[in-house]
Amino acid sequence: MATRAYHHGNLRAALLEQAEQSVRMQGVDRLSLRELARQVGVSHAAPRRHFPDRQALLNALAEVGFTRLGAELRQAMDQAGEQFEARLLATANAYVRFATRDAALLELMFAGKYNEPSAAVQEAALGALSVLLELVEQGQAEGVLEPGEPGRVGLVLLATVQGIAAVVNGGIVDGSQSEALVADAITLFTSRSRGTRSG
Amino acid sequence: MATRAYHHGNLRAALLEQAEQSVRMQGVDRLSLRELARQVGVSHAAPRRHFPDRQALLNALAEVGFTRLGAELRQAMDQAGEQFEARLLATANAYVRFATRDAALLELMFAGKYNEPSAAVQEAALGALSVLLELVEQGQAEGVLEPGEPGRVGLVLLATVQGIAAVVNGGIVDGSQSEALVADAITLFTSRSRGTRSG
DNA sequence: CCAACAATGTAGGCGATGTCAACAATGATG
DNA sequence: CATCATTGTTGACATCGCCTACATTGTTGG
Repeated sequence: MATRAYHHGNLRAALLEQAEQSVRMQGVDRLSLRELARQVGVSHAAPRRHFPDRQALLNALAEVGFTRLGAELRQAMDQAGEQFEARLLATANAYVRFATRDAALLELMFAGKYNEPSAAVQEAALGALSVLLELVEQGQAEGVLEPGEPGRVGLVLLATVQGIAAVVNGGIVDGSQSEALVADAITLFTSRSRGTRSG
Repeated sequence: MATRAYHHGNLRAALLEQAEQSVRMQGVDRLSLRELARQVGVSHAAPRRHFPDRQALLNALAEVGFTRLGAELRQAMDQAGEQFEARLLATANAYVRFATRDAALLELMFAGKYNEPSAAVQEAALGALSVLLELVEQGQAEGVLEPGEPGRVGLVLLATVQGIAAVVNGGIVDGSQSEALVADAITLFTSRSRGTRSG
């Protein structure tokens, strides 16, 4: 029953899975639709039925990436207990872990600019980043972060972890130092209001 | 004297210049060696004499990018007077300005990971980032930044501005908000020790 | 039950690309 | 001025993304 004569059944999912693996090993630019088709066992034009062009597949890949990133962030946050600092640190580390494990995927997720962002991708991105927002709101409620638009400090937080990922992935610092870097950055975040806090 | 019959004279420089412009307008992946050759007015295989393959050209491009980035950072820092906070803010803004103006070039500079970092590129990167290090050392000397390895807080600084650039370039926030984002982040950096400072 | 139709996969072709090898012209060196 | 390394040129090959025409399958209404 191998190689169902014609219809593959779930070509789209198979392509996405293979594409994700391929991107992880070879980077985005080496991703070839034809090779993907070969690996999955269909003809070279079959992917076209599910992804009108290469960019469409990349967008879909970015979407699943954001979904998974969001899930990992939330899990890390939930598993870290209730104390804000611990949750923040765990979430930030989860972000950097994802970013270094799937560097090419992350690059792809933030690639918008030369390829218009694609509504679906942007929605998935907002979903993933909502975890950071919740975290900021908790921090503000506890007085550990200064009040104000949660979006603004949330963006700084996102930028920080994203930047750490970029620096690590770019080879500027060794990956083994990423946790220390995260710790330094998070310390910067949380130490601000500690002096002015009541308790 | 237009179109010197055979020898172009400085094909390498011409290719790099044209490549930089092309990357700025179309992104890295749309960069074509053949089109580059066409635009410069040489045959399609001529670039091969100066860049053995496409990646070699990209590496050279990343190298000039880091050199220019370093120059812009230093200029911004020097023009901002002597006060630390002002210099830090100006330098951070210069970084983000470069990063948003030449988004594709920056992406290329931090692309190492799937293409081994290339010693020349890494050296150029360290040169550019030395500006940030100097800044951190000044901040520490003035007591505005907490003491410690300048490299560590320098990396956090780099990660922050790099992350802001990524967030802006990724379309997560509008470019018009980048300065506000930088201001927020820098405030976070400098406000820490202000409470414990003597004067 | 089967005819019509949508969905999905195949076969082949087109223009473009990166890379390579063989050749040609130029500049430098003896 | 002969020799030789440097630098461009020409032509080729495999591959790629994308397109069109066609084949097969699954579905659905008469």
